[in-house]
Amino acid sequence: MTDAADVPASQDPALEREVERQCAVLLRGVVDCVSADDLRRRLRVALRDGRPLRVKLGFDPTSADLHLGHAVVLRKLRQFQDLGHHAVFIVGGATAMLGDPSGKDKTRPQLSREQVEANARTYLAQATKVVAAHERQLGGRAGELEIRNNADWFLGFGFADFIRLASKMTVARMVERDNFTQRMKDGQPIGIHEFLYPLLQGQDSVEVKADVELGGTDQLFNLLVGRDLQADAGQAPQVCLTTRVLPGLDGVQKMSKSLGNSIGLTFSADEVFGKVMSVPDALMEAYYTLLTDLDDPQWRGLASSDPREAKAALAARLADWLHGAPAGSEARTRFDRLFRDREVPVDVARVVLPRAEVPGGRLWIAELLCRLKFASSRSEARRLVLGGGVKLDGVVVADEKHEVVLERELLVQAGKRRFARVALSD
RNA sequence: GGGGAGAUACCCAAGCGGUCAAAGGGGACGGACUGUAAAUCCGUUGCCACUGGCUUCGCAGGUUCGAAUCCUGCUCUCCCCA
Repeated sequence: MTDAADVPASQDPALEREVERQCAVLLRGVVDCVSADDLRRRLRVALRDGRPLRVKLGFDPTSADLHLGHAVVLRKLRQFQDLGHHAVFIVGGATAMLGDPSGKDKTRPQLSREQVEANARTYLAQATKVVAAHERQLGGRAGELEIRNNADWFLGFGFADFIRLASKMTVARMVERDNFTQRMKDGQPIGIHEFLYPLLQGQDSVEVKADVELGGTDQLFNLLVGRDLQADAGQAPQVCLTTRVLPGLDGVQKMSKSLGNSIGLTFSADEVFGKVMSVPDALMEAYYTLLTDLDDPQWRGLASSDPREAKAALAARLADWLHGAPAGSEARTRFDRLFRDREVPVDVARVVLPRAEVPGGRLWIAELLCRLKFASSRSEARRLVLGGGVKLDGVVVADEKHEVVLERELLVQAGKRRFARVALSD
């Protein structure tokens, strides 16, 4: 390893300009950088010697789905790639089974080997929507993606190795972590295994010889542990960069699938567009800063003069980003028709029910709604009807006992956004 | 190891022998308003073709005409002491 600390500021102005240019890009949306000076030194060496930085980012495959919150830090990794650096993407096959306590007010469930493996697959496919998956020629340098699974080294980790690793951390340091202090105060349980998590993540940095590690702000502690372990192993301690956490649709809590306030990377263009439109206005700054490369004045003016337009532009942009160019504007057209003009969508799904299952062509309305998956139980369907949320051929039907007559095709609407055209088979 | 407290519906949280399918809040859903923003207001929020029935209050038994509420055992958690 090159000892970056020994490299003085270069006398080469072109080199210094490039270092500053890269820093400007890399520090956008960044909260903590430990340390910025160190990052500059490393960039200087990387540029001078043509040795790209090894930039580590790890996710535990605890859920099969990534969302825009993950995309923030994935974009950061992508920015490093675009500047010619080397991305090391860690799939936390081993750590997923342990459960990261970061940013959580309770213990995470531990996953089985099978779950982890299944998640890991869908996972990479999603991550590479954001991160460049292949070698790219940019700035005369290759920004590569290296994928590693930490199960590869932890499965060969012996008992003695494990105890030695555990001895590198003190209880006092673990306990002083914000969320542990909070949990103890709240009388919440903390498993001993949760103390081990940061050590394993830190060990990953040693294994892959990371120059930089990325994470959300709730990851700062874990990232810093990596520095200690690297120093202990005789490596130069990694630079730790934390990105701002993206708030979820509720505008308060961080985006998280389990909180149900997320926009998944696999969501359809219509879903992405719609969800973004429902984000509170106050979040536009965060979303534009963290999810686009646009400069401040480019969207800020629009946001103050026409907030809806600013949001729609962002929504279209994000849909394009995840689904390719025309997807955003197409989604917008459909959205405007449905929500602004209050018209029935053009492409309503057609559902054909077997005539044999509908005696006399008549069907109880609650039963119909269940068949269409517009309600999960008949009781729920009845309530929906009673609440005036159901329209048949555009007319509200509030009678819970209504018998639907299916002579010809019928347009069924539940709430504002669920539509179906129902017909009987011949 | 000793002592104390607790486990209630998606979440938080009341209930402490019948009037409890279980207060209140949050969330979610539906409606009004609207820019699927914010704010506000209203309704719904276990299942079942339902003026009735069935299953829910950590798990398993028991007492009682009757239990979320009382008793016993078990599981899990928190606190204090060692």
